[in-house]
Amino acid sequence: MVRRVSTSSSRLDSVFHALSDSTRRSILRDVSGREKTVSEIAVPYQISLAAVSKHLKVLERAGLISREKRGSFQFVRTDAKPMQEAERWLAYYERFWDDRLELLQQQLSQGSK
Amino acid sequence: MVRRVSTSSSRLDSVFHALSDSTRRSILRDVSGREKTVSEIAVPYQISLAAVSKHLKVLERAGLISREKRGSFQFVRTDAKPMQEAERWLAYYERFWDDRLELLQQQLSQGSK
DNA sequence: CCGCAATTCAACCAAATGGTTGACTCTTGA
DNA sequence: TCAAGAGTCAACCATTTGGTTGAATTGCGG
Repeated sequence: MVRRVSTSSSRLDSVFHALSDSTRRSILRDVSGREKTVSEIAVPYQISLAAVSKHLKVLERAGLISREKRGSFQFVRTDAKPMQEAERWLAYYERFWDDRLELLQQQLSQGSK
Repeated sequence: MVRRVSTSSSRLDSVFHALSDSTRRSILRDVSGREKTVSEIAVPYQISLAAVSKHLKVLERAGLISREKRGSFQFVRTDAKPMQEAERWLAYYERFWDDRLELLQQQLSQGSK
């Protein structure tokens, strides 16, 4: 059932899944460079505070944000480390595919095996 | 358009969603550098051919693969362009967060507002 | 201590996901 | 011509997702 492709595959799962929602990417953008409380984060969106809280939980499980409770406020900020992991994954394959793409296209246009 | 990171949010949605499943990432790896037929792709996995077909449809909708029918076979290969878009998104924010992280940590350790 | 403000939790719901099986389409080789 | 092979489609199922509302929790300010 659970097929482990690489050590950190489940981490990548959660990172990419967290990034697959535009509201969550927008939230990441909002807290980039500046800490915000949950209520501040919620302002631009038409969804409930509970929904924002759920989005934050998804981002937190992926390790993309961390929270610090100061007083009755929850300050949220980004954490770049898992991002780096995902970025490396993408950059690696992107480069790889680019290289191979040229080769393949040459092969195809020449009709050679 | 220039330097716009969130050019097509729905495109990024589908790209990141496609990448959020380790079977699909594994499939992308499998067809990197070498075209494969659907049946060839299915070999390493314990799932049905129909399930593989669904995964391929997800990857195709995200623009990460393209298919070419030659004879009765469907040859699948990667397409790096949407990948680049996602990679740019990540790289942009990764760098941004790194910079800001240092600032924030300095601010916090100094107890300044 | 009381109550409000900030946030989370719980229960619920509709839609999407990832899987199955079986029928179907299309192509090819005998 | 027609059967086997390569894939897809359709229907179905369990689980997850993203949202809701309302109750619970926690931390000040008066």
